[in-house]
Amino acid sequence: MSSDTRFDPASADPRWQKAWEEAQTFRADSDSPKPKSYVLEMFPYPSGRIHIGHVRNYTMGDVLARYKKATGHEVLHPMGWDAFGMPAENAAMEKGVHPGGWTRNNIEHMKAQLKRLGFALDWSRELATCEPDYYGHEQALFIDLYEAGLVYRKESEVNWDPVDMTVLANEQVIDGKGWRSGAEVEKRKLNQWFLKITDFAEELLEGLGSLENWPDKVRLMQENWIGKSKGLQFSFDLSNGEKLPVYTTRPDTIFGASFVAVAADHPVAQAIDSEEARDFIALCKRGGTTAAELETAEKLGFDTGITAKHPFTGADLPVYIANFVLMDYGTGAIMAVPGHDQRDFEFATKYGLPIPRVVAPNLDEAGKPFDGEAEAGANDSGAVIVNSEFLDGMSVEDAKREIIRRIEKQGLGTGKTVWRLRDWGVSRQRYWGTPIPFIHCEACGVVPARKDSLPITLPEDVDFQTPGNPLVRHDTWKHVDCPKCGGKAERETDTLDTFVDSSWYFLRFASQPADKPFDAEEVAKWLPVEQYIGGIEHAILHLLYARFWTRALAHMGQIEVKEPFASLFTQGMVTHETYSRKEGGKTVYYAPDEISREADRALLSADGGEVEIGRVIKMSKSKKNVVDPDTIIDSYGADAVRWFMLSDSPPERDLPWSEAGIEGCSRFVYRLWRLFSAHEGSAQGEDKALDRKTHQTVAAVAEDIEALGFNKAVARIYELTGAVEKAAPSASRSAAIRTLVQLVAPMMPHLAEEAWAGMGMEGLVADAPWPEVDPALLVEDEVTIAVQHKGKLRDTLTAPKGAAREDLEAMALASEKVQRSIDGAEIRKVIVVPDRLVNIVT
RNA sequence: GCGGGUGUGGCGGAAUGGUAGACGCCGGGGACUUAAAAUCCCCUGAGCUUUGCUCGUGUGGGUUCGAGUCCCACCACCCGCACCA
Repeated sequence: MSSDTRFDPASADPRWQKAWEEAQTFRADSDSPKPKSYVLEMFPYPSGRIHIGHVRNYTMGDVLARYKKATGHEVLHPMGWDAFGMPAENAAMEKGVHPGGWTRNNIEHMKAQLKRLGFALDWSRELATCEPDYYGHEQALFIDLYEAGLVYRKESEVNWDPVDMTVLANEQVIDGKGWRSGAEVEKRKLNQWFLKITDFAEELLEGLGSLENWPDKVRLMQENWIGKSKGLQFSFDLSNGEKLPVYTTRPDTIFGASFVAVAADHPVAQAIDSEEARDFIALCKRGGTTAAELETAEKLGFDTGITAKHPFTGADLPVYIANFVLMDYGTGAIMAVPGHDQRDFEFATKYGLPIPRVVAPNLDEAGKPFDGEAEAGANDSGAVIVNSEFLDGMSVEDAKREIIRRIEKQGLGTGKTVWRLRDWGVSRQRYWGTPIPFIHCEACGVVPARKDSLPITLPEDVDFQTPGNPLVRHDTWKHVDCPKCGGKAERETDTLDTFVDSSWYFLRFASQPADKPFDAEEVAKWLPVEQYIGGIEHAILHLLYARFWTRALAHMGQIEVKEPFASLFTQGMVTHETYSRKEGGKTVYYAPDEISREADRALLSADGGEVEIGRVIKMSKSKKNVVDPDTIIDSYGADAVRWFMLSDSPPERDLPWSEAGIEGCSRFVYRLWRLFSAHEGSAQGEDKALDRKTHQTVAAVAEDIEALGFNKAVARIYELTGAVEKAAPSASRSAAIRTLVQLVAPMMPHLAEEAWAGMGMEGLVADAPWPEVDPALLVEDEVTIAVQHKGKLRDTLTAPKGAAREDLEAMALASEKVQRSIDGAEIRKVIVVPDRLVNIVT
């Protein structure tokens, strides 16, 4: 192999990509006898261009997929497109293009970008959720769910833009106004489709326990999201003669209730016949619907004049309408205990309501007043109930049980488990989504489409210049005959939430029959996904919905698997510093390619002016701190880009992009190439130390890849590279070079193939088995022992591995440095950790 | 507001409760070269009275022979919050 030829990614990358494609190297064979490994990364939304975050995500999955293949697995590593969504409709409105054309163009472009990175993907299984051969099956599954009783319709609120006459997503509501029109957004009730995810609340919660290979944080987040709580539901008798059911998780504090509050939507609130009440309810309805907005908003209330009778004290408590009470949780009404709930405390303070203490550190402090907000809602562990008649002196837990017992005995209510999880609203009043396969008939009501009429495809002839959902005004599409009575009927014009599309795509990857959503036998072969990789932003919604959908299918007997993703990994974002300067009072941002970066300053290439280097933050278009994968592949080649994605930062943490970093990676690619080029198959002689290093590295890199610790694997490879470079020619060194090629092959596949071929090795390195490790070479026979005195390192000594405690102690005490430190003091204790350290205590 | 996470040199980070800073980047010095690029070698946490000593893992406490790691309290920043994907 000639050493003066430089590795040229521009020619090598496409050459090897073609070779893999022609050999069908990464095609998954479901009939293979090998153990199966399904490696999946969250599929991208085709926004137009691959984002560097995708590159990081798919590179990680790719390394694992290639490693799994090398270790004897039949690997399924597919790719597809989460292709429905709002941006396509926005593009249609802004640029006058069709959402379908825009989306398909984007897919084509992004697919080409992915191919340039040399990912080991089985493109024969590619799918796009916007195609009828995908969403038609989704419609069938939706009807199955309906027939299984898991789909229903109910009224639900949406953000309504009165100017654009359209429903807005939460992200389209900015400070309570429509993002395009600027009009004050209203809340409006629509009849919408829901999936009964709450039927599975208990299962989804318990299932988390089996997901040992999910990050604890994600499991915890889902647990909190599902939010199982045990409490008490009971009714107050109201002064108007009605009963008001309330739910509380703190029945032990019932004697601390000083008022009652209902949500603005609550029937009690709605029934108040006064101008002021209606105005107040309207006030509550303004602004966004998100939890964050509701809970950070100033606490507001309206005294209804109604009172509620306390079931034990008989006191008349005022009933307020309050903007912080949620209609969706519990009964939409609460007993408010300002002494022991932060929100109630704020409210009571504002409206001058009493704040009684019913929990105290001990009985002696029962009279202690609240000295401020800090105490409200504080941790009550170890505390006792006070000022609460028959509950006085009980622990919080005992008091809960006692109150529930008494309330049940008196027939006022019952202990009840309540979930924070709400049913999944899947209706979207938009064109670019899966049409919900139902028909509204005047005579028969809501009727599912006949399965043989699927797919119900989206009409192509739509325009987006008129506000609102084009499906609603598309007469030929909308008007159909009722599948039941044959009479006049209309199609449902809502489409499905795109989270539905991503709730089963992993099943469709496993098998793609034309006549059904999936083949149960094929699904059984591949599922669950062995390793799923994606962003932490999906920790709750997508991952919970996919788990639910899988369980619902299992519940209906369509599949066996209950949890779709055996292991989950959530990767960090790619970040970049920002460049900006003030121009005419405004902050103007500049893109990295407009900047020349020096050691501690950055200059604008255009005019040489200095710009401010801002914090390292998530790449975003508005801050212009983005880098384009195509550009960097052009400059450095796919392998350097892939190597950068794996280096330095642990994969779950953010990775700061830097020009210097990618250049370092690029240099390493060429450095390896020089080393590989120097490979001499005929070299003789043994180099035991190098053999040991090589085998240790193989074992460590394998371990690191399996744990997705790519940054650590990278560091090991650097170390081995340095060691091989320094070693004199020998058979061991030649073997080490061949091994190194294989170690980097999952990460830098193009370079590895080029080197593999250059060394005259058979076949593709992508098909080669992972190098074997000789366990005998993993053990060192000498170890370095740290000697501490007073907990600080004083000396190190070399000892044979497994040396006796007494020997180590003697060696440590013999050290001159140690003796100087001890300085004649009395030795009280010597701690010896074999093969590790000796600690002398004086 | 609620829930979750993160915090170690100039920077990214490494470290089963056992030698803090592996590995990479930046920077400094040197070799090679007419010169440059590339490459190679050495140095690179801070301070000091420099054979060595002291300090040092966001802050303050604690447990331990020994704490970046475990416990308690706090601070800062980041992410999610149900119609963004």
